[in-house]
Amino acid sequence: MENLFQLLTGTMIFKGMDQNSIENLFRQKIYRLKKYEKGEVIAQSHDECDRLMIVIRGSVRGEMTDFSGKTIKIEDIGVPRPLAAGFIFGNNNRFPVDIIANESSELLILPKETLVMMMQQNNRVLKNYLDAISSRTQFLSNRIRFLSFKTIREKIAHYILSQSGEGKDRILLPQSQTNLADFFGVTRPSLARTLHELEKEGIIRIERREITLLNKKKLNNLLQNTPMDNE
Amino acid sequence: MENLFQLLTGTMIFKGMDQNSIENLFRQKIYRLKKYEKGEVIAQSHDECDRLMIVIRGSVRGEMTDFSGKTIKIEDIGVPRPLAAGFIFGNNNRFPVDIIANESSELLILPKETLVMMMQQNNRVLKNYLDAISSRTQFLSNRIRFLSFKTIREKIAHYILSQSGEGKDRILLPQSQTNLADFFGVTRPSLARTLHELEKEGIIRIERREITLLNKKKLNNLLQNTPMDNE
DNA sequence: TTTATTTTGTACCATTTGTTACAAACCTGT
DNA sequence: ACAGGTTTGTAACAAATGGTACAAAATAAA
Repeated sequence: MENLFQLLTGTMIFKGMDQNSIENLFRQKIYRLKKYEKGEVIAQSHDECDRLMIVIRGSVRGEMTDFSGKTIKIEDIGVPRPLAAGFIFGNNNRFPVDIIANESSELLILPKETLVMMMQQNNRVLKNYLDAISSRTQFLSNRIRFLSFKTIREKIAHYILSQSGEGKDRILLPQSQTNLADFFGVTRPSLARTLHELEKEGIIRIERREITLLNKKKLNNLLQNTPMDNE
Repeated sequence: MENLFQLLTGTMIFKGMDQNSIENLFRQKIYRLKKYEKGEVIAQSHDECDRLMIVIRGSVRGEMTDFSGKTIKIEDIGVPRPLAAGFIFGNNNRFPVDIIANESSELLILPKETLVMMMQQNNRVLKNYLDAISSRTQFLSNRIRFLSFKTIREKIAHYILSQSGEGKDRILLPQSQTNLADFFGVTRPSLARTLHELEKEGIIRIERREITLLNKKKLNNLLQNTPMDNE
C-alpha cells in the first residue's frame, strides 16, 4: 500500500484534515492493520464492538442471517469507509450483523480508547464522527421505512420514485433483477412477475434493465399505505 | 417550571451530572426556551435539523404525512426527552417527521454549535451523546432484524424465546394480541391462527394472555433450520 | 463465430397471510 | 347479576408470495 494517512484524508472520519495532521494524530496511539481474504468473516453478529474499523482496500458487506439460513444483504462497504461506527458506544455495543469480506481486503482498526482520545484531541474528528454515525442512523431509518412496505408493488413504487428525479423517467437498474430482488427481500420470479404486472397496467415500460416511467401518478397511488418509523 | 437544570439531570444527554455542573456548562452558551401551544407545528419533515430540542414541559408527537395527505402518528415524546437527536449531524440533517405539540409545551433548544461546545468542554456530555445516538442506531438495527423474520412462526418463536429466561416457561403477554400483531406487522387473526397452530403441535399452550412453553427445543428448531453453519 | 454462463420471462402449484365475519369469552362499571 | 365494550377463537375465502422448473434472450468467454 502507498500511504495510509493519505488514504485516510478521504474517509468520513478524517475528512477535512491534511495528511500531516492525521499522522500527528496517530502518533503514540494504538491501532493496527489487518488483512482479510475473500469470504472471510471479519466480525460476527453479537461480537463485542470495541473498535472502529475502516476499509482501506477491497470491500466488505454487512449481512443478516435469518434463522432459516437465508441471508439478507444490508449494505456493501468499500474504500475508504468505516463500518459499525454506530455500535461502538451505546447500551449494547455489539455488532448487529455479520461482516464478511467481498474480496481480498484490508482494514484499519482503531480501539475505542484510541477513538475517544482522537475525538477529544481534535475538533474535526469529533464532528466527523458524529456525522458518520448520524448518517448511519439516517440510513437505517430509511431502510426501516423501506422494509415497512409490505407488498412488492409498494417496494417497487418506492424504489422507482426514489430513483427518478424531476423530469427523469428513465431508470437504468444499477443491478440485476436478481440482486434487486435480494435487496427487496423477495424472490426473483416474484419481482419479475410484479414488474410485468405494472407494465401491463401501463405504469411502466420495462426492457430488461431499463425501466421507463409512463404514469408517475399511478405509481404514487400505489404508495398509500401506512409506513412505520420511529422518532 | 421549577428548576431547568434540576430537570436536565434526568435526560440522557446530561445523565450522571449534578445540577451545578450542568448550570456551569450552560454559562455563556447560547440556548433558548420556547413555548408551543397545542397543535402548533414545531418542525416539519425535511426542515433542516440544526438544533437539539428537549421537551421540558408538556409533550409532543412525531407524525408522518403519506402521499395521500393522511397523517400517521409515530411516537409521543414527553418530559424530559430529547427529540431527533440522531438527525442533527450527518449528510442529510433534516427532520424525518413532522413534530407537533400535543398540548401546551415548552422546549429547550440548543443550537448545534452549543451542543458541540458542550461536548468538547465536558467529557461526560460527549459520552452521553454518543451513547444516546448509538443506542438509537442499535434500536433501529434490532427493529430491522425483527422485521427480517419472514414468517409469523419465526416472529413468534423469536419473541417467545426472548421473553422466556432460564427455567421460565410461562410468559404473560404484556399487551393484547391485537397490539402484539401490530408490533409484528401482521393481522390479528393471522397471529391467533399461528399461535394455535403451535399449540396443536404441542409446542406451547396458550390461554388468552398467558403462554406456556411446552417444548423449547421444537421452538428453537423453528429458528435454527440453518443448513449453513454458524461458528 | 461458437460455446458457455448469466440474466430474464413465464408458468404451475403450494404455502402463507390477509380479509371479513361472527360467536364466544372476558372484563368493567353499575 | 347485568349491559356494553373489548379481546379472543375460528372459519371460509381471496390475495400475495414462494418454490421450482424451464426456455428464451443476452452477455461473456473461447
